[in-house]
Amino acid sequence: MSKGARTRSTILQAAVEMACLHGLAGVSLQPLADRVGMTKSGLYAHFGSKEALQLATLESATDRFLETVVAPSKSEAPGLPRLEGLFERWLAWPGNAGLPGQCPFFAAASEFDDADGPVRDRLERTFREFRQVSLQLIASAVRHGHLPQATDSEQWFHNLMALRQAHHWAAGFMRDEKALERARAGFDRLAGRRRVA
Amino acid sequence: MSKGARTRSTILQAAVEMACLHGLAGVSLQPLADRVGMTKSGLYAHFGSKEALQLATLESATDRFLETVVAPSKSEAPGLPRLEGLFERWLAWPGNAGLPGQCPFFAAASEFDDADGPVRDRLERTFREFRQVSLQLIASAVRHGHLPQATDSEQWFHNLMALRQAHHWAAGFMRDEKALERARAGFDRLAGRRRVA
DNA sequence: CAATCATCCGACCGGTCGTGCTAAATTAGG
DNA sequence: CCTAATTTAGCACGACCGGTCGGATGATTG
Repeated sequence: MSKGARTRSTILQAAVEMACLHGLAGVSLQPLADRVGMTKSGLYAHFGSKEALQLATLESATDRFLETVVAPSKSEAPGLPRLEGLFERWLAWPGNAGLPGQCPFFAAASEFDDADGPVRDRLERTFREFRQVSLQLIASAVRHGHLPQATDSEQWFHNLMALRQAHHWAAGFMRDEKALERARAGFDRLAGRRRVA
Repeated sequence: MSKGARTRSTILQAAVEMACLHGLAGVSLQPLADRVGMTKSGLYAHFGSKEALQLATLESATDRFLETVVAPSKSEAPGLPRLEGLFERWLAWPGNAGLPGQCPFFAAASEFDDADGPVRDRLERTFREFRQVSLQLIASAVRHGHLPQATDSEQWFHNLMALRQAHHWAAGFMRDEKALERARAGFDRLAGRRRVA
């Protein structure tokens, strides 16, 4: 690994951290440069534009997300347990990946929902790919008899996404200590094992 | 209504529109001034600071929200119908209030989740007050026998909020045409009348 | 009609943003 | 060890940001 590649990954590490704390649009060059002990133009030698840096940051965050949240599924019992494990890791993944703050994808989604362009496209692709993986796990849980045969996978995923986003909001903005508990209760209800009638 | 009060409300009208389109932080002075045919300093005669303008914008948006979403509840059948009506109006309220774009509160929430201060407090208050109203409607639906006696109102509201936020994301960022349909199916499931087992 | 006062404009401030350029320093290869 | 390529610093630019100020304008009121 050459010096340049090492510096580049150091920069991206810091960029992902800043994206978790202040959003993807909040990754501005001066603070990022300060954080890694460089100057703005030093960064430019590696990325060439703000947009390229944002794309690389998204890419890096996606890699971490996949290895932290999705990859461990392979060693879990198929069906509902695998789905629940995915959800649990999804809820807590920034912390589990050694990142501060909240999930950067949700923050980025609200910052780029009106701004078309490569960054938005890349972010949308991350969501869509995760959706595909999730749909397969849901279908698998149906085949294993853990979910009703008539389950609409896409609707089920939508509800799961809803729970994840509500947790993001409850834990992030509302600072609700019960956010995690609420997310789990929501999952239980979705999975058909309601704690509350 | 004096001249000053009229221009002030003209400014706030435009500010709320911009907040729906580009977020509350996206309401910057120059474009807002251009939009209402004034100069930046003209705005300052009315508000004195950016923060005061943001507060007034939130206040104005909250007023519109209450009269568009909450107020019509009074003339609806108590219990679940009233709750469903609230949810339906909540889903579509920016359009129903003549505003472009998406719900400004969700956008603002992700912009101000780390920035403490009066603006964040005001926004949190809006959420909390709406939550209180909703909890009462949920409790009422339980009393009318439309929801199970053992219903946990707070958990139920959390799930409802989850559906609303997922709709915001699905319709806003993902541009999913089925967003509304998904939100309604989620409500049906929450209300115990599942279309899908 | 005249005096007053709310209202608004134009110019300007310091600061930060993303973006370029050039030159120096560091690194790697023969 | 010397050269060539890579990497970084220094500096400046134009644009935009929120914010300030004196003065022109227009309406209101006595």
